[in-house]
Amino acid sequence: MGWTDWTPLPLATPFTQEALRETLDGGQAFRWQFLEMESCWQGIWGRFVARVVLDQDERLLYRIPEELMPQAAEALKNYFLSDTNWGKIADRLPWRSDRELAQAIEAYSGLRLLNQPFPETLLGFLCSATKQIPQIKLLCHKLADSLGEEILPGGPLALPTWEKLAQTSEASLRSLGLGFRAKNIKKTADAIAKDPAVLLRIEHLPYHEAHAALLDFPGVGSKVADCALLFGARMYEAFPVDTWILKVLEKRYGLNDWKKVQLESFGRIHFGPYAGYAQQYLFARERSLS
DNA sequence: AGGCAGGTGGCCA
DNA sequence: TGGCCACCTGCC
Repeated sequence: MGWTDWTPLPLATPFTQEALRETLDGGQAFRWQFLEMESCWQGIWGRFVARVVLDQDERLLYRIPEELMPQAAEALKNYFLSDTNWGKIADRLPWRSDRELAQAIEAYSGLRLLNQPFPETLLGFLCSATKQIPQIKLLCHKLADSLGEEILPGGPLALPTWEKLAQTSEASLRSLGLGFRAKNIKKTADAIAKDPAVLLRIEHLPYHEAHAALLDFPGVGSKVADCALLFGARMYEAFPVDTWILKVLEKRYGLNDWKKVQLESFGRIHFGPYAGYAQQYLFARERSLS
């Protein structure tokens, strides 16, 4: 597999090493790994694969298998939303009156939200219930390894499509170590198989309707729905409340005894239309402090 | 060895 | 509505 030369990917908002690591490996995507031999990150999304690294001037460089060019380069720019000015968006968050948020933004300046394919984002987060990030990554790897298609001959494997998952037995899924998540994935796959355009439809619904529609899938609750919409459908008002954010809102915002739905509303109201971006900053900081 | 982990859904008052 | 708990599996 021949790779292109390293090529700059101009970004409206530059990365730092910390922000790049947190973006690729902080839990919004599960298919990036740091290759020690190559000293770079390799990621797989959809039917694409790419390697990226920050050079000494903190410019993002990428290389892609020649066979996937030139489409993959365009797909990579879209995946990173290279034209989006995240610095400007961060400036619109209420950091001036919110010390916690200000500190998180300072610590992870340059953090981005990736633009991932919606179907596989949903799959990743269906694997995530009561799992830590390394375990979720492992499950995704096993799914791709045993059920995914080769992106290039002998090369990396894509995550399985929902169609493929619908053709797979729950027992086969369980054998991958998915545990009780296997049943949810299987049933969700069956539902999608009966209505193949459903995910495309949901992806283009207004946030609240999309969220409600996702709850119909077994294993998809409010948190998983918000993650799928935030990381896979560019719905930045989604504010996933997981155990980490729960801790942040309790300990640092004093919101003890609040219900989960109340905290979700608080997030969207307090942080505004980019609440999910604020969430990602707070999530990163809280995890690093623990 | 037992409890816990980027949750969800079912059951019971 | 609100609280409790089972659910797979691996890791500390």
